[in-house]
Amino acid sequence: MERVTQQKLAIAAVLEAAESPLTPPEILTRAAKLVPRLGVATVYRALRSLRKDKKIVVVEIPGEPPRYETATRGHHHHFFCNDCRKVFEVPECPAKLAELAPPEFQVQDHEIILYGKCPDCRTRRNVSAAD
Amino acid sequence: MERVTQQKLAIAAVLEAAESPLTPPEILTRAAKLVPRLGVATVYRALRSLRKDKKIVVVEIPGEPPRYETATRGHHHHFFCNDCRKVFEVPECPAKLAELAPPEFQVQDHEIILYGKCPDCRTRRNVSAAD
DNA sequence: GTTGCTGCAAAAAGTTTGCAGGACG
DNA sequence: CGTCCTGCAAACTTTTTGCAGCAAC
Repeated sequence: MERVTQQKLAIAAVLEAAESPLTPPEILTRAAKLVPRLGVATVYRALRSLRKDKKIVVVEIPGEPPRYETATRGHHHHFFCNDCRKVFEVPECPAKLAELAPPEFQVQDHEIILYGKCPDCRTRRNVSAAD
Repeated sequence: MERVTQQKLAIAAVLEAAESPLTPPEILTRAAKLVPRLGVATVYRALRSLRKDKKIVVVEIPGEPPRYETATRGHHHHFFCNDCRKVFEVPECPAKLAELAPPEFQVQDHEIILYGKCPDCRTRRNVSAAD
């Protein structure tokens, strides 16, 4: 039913190669190098299709546009740098999160976002302020 | 500088009285009962102003429109019911969250969202399935 | 009496949809 | 070769902005 097209392959490849989650415009720009006449609509349609197949996941940071990343990296969370506004992966995951909710609630999943300064931005600040 | 207007008062009152975070259209509908000729633009402008004053906070659940709630409830997190799509408060907050990130990262804040079934939806399911 | 705030409408920004032609199987 | 997918443009949705009049201080 679902066809394997150059566009979907290109978009999946772009996300696979990405160092961090990408926004639709970023995906369009990068994938257009592989499929020149690529349009926005196709990007959105491909993202929906890939998401339905559980090949990618959405990363939503409050106040930020939705970003997409491959599902091949497994369960993890994200760190958002308040300075450079980049998204980083956080591999750790606390086990007891479900206990946060009152017992009448049935917890099936969770999402954690950490905010702060990434190593680069922290160093930059330290260097200019300290030495 | 910032003026105290009927519109802002009405919107703040609506959020104060709300049982859960509200979307801009919901806020407009409720506040319009207090200030009849209220428009969307004013709601958005008031929300930005109240947010700047730290009187309210945004609650963003992936795939859901932004919601707003009063800041008077202090630090807490949210539970999103996958069935009825309502948002609930979670008072607990794990202390050691900052340790999740690699040590080079400076964690300043965090956000947790739990997903699952709220008591009502869980009961409904249990009743029809079990007894 | 100033000047910021409001309501309305128009504009932006982001995402979806309709349609004719092209690529996949 | 049929039909799903694509590219383009138009439609939608959500949020922002411009402007004349009004209300807060």
